[in-house]
Amino acid sequence: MAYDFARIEKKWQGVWEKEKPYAAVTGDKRPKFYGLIEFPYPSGQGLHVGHPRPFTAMDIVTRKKRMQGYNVLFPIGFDAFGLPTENYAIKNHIHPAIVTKKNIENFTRQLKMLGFGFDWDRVVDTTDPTYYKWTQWIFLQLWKKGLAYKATMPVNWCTSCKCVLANEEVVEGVCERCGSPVVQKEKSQWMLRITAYAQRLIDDLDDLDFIERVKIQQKNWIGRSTGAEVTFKATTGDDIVVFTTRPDTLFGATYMVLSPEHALVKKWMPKLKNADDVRAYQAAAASKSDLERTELSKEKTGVCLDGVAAVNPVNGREIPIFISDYVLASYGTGAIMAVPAHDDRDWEFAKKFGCEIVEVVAGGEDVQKAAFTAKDDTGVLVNSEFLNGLTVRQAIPAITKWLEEKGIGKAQVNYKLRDWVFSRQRYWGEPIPMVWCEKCGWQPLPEDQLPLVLPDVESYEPTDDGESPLSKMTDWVNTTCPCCGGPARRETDTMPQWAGSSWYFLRYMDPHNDKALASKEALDYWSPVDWYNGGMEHTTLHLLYSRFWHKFLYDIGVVPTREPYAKRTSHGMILGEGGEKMSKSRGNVVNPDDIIAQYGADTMRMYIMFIGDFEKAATWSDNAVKGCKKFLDRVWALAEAGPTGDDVTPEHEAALHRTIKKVSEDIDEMKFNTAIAAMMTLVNEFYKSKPSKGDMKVLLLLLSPFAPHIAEEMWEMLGFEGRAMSQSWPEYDESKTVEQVKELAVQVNGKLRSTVTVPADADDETVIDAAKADGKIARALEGMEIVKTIVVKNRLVNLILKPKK
RNA sequence: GCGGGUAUGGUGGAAUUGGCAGACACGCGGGAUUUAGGUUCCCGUGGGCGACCGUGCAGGUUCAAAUCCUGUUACCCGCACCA
Repeated sequence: MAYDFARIEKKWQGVWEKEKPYAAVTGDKRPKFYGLIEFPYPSGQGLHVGHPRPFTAMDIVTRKKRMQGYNVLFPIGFDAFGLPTENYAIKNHIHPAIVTKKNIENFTRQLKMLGFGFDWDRVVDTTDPTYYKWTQWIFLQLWKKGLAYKATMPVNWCTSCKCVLANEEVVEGVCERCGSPVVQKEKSQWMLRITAYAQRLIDDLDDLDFIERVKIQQKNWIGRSTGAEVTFKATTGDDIVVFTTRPDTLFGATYMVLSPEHALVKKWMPKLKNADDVRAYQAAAASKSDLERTELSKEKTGVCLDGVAAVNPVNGREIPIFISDYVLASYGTGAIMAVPAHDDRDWEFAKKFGCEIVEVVAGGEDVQKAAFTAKDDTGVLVNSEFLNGLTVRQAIPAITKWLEEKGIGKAQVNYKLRDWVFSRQRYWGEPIPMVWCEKCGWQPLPEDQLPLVLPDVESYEPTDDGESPLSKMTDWVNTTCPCCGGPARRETDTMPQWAGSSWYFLRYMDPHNDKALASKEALDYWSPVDWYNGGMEHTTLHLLYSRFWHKFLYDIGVVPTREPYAKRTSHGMILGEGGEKMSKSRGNVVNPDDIIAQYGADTMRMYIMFIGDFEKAATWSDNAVKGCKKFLDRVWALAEAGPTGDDVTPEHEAALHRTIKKVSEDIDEMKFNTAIAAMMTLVNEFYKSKPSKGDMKVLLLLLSPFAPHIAEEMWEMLGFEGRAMSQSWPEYDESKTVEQVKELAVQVNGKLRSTVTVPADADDETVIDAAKADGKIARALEGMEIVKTIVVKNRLVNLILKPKK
């Protein structure tokens, strides 16, 4: 009989609203557990079926922790600043704050319908001035410590809209909205010095319980490389500084390449005989993003600077200088020494432009045919005077020492990580609390003037000069200098969305505090986050940014731990039917509201967990949802049948212990799909042999974190005391989970031939005798002798045979 | 291009981490119940008549490979102003 999920779910959600079973208690004597999910961006489309996957997963984890006696903090909030809301506001002439409020209400309704055990008294909203007051406060601390600074950076500039575009708004080099070409334009921007923390962000990963691919991806993103900085002299007398990881190949440097934006190119322009070509190349490079520049690099492009050359400091040879877009201004010094014999990109470039290829490391193929790039002891230096005969590993320190002695180079560590561009010329973000005074320069807003509230504006459109819409608010912009009291102007750029999400987990600990971002008591009690689950796509930006901010807050004594998150796991995406990404244009988007209306929240929760390996992408299937509904109907029918007997029945005892073990372990390892499969197996057992009330009790406790509404209803229906969710998590007895007899596979020469049943943990001799006694095996043994036997305890026996002579 | 992943029946996925491939579901076939459809309950279900063959593809290591190694193809995530 199908159960009335609509009535049951409404009933229990009402009960939870009143009883507040999910309230976290700061300072409680129970051990604490802080489970965190990435808070959603409240988009106008409402919740996507992708959201409930991580939410349900952590809901299950935290519900189990509560039953195991933990004081659980499982909060929710909204990361509500950002581009889509702003664009919606521009289009519809509605204040983004109103749009945000409406969207948050819709998200809240949907989240409550799914029965998540969030502590609803701790909701945070990044666009609330009482929240972003502290985002601004953290910025001021960064500024005071010299970690926030202004620098000129290239931005995407739409030549028609006359505004700065986000990378996402640039599609194949043109503006997403109007289709006009987009160029790179220099703009003064606020920057955060995350590079100052590069080494610590790598080193401290070692102590964290993050899944390996997250650690690897972060390390590669930070991209530490060791090498040397070498100064080349140009024929003009200028110094050209390069970074290289292969100083040992210095004798093989046959040309140099500067990025098209390199300052020296501008300086040399009047002297260049081919200045027009150079300018044309610079303009072409300006229209490409870094990604396109490196992607298109299959076919290398560049221009040789005619009229200037460089001198290789080790051998005094004059070598040509090129500009090419495969050298990025943002990495290293924006200039390289090119060693075509031992670098693939340089080799390709040299082949195209006819540069000389000089072998300096022997041991590979002919360097005229391919670059030899091994950086270990397989290569030996040649054509390199005092380095000849050394291996690459020996030559690197030798040449580095030589360079240092001559004063033309030094050992250098370089990171791919770049400082964080923190300015946005947009309205819907936190105002940056800085003031520009002609006399005193940039001055921070005094802390007692925070929050610096985002003023209302008439239009949210970016201005023609590329400034934020705030720049038109002259009343707001014109202010007095906090330092000298003279006339001054406010910064009109706002912060990126990453700002609010870099510290939100701290605010959850004490969300209503108006004296500090959170009290010391709350921070000491709840830190660190015990388990943070989120998407892989956030690994290199959000996750790294928030680790950076946290380390900074630790350094200034605000937070008690060096790292924000003790453990990090990651979920896969939910794809639409057919295995494609869900999107409006494909028309394969599944709305959780529809699923809940048709099958109920518990079925939705069960299915999204049963769909497949939590860490991998999974394909939505409407049909498979029904299977989970059927399972809940079957459990319901067992309860409705009115089981009797408070004790566990002997015929189900072993199965119950095994199921408790499997479900307990699987939840800890996020293998929710197999946990549910184990419960299904148990229910199939219950259909073969009727369960007692005591058997059902165990099943309901195991089911409760997954399907809390129906579990609670059946708990009450069977007359158990209190609430299922507040009982102790069931324990299992290991000795009762093991089987008394085992069925072993019998292989002959590695191929399965039969099976035998023997007592558990039987010794080798017993197993081999049993195998030989088996009819099929006995036949296979005729005329053969056993050369070798392999017994794997409780698993299999493998007999290796050969014909008797 | 660079960095990180993934690939198993008709479908979603299991596989104690080198030890009986396909648990649990969906779908499909058969049966029971039902006036009928649906629901529910039972049984069967990788391929091949068979010796056997089967975990993207090609090799290798091993008594034994979905799992380890080498090469290769396809797809997914990220690439710094989307969140």
